Amino acid sequence: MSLSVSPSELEIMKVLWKRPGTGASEIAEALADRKDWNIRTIKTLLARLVEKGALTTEQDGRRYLYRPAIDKRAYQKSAAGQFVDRVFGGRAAPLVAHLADARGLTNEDIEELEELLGRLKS
Amino acid sequence: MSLSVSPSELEIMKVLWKRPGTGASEIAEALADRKDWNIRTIKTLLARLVEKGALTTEQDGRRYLYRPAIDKRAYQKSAAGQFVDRVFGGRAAPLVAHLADARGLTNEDIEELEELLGRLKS
DNA sequence: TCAATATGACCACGTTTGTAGTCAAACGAG
DNA sequence: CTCGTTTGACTACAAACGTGGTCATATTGA
Repeated sequence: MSLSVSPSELEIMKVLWKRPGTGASEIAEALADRKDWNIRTIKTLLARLVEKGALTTEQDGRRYLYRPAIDKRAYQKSAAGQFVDRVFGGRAAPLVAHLADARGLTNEDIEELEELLGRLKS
Repeated sequence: MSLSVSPSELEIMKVLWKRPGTGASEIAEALADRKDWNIRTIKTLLARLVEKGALTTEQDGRRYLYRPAIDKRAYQKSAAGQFVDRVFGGRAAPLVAHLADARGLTNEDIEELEELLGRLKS
């Protein structure tokens, strides 16, 4: 499984992970600053996501409310695994090294990672 | 820039990063175990990569030898940045946490990461 | 009541991607 | 020399994707 969600579709998913049970026009509002998308475009993406089984719908009067059918963390986990396999041959360390180099990890990131490594070693 | 390379195209790039200056049929051999691709398919991917500027060619008799025009590390860095932005809102630590959870880091990974964090802190 | 509007259903259309087929020229085995 | 093979050039074609239009209906503000 781990149905494939395209980059544009992912933008929709992000809104719905934050506010599950939202209608198309509210989603459009939520995206208005980041994405210059026609409401039609958003509705098409919603329809495709429903068709794929990534969203469920609930009738609310004459419109639908949308809700993610897949968990955000599960999606991220699967996407991360696929990405590391595809681009880094499955090795995580070089990926982190690149991130550190490309954009610099925040202190918060570094602390989190140290904490994480500490747990992994035990 | 950072020309987009599709997953299938990336497989070709990987072979050429390992052995730059290779012809189509050798690439096909190198991929034979992993990918069940017709030689035509490989040639199409090569042509697209050349067209995109991701590969350079050098005539060798009546065939071409292909060579990456983009550096592997640069590609990985850019791809990693884009991925983290797209899926993790730019935060690296959650990504690493997911990887650790999803597939378990090897001891080697953990050591490498500790080493890396050590360097970042100084 | 009536026109502007919002909504879902369905359709459109160019681009990218995956996966090959055709063709003609060149080369190599006999 | 002749035929099968290899190669690049060009073509094909369906699915996925990005982006948005049409249409009929339902709603709502004037």
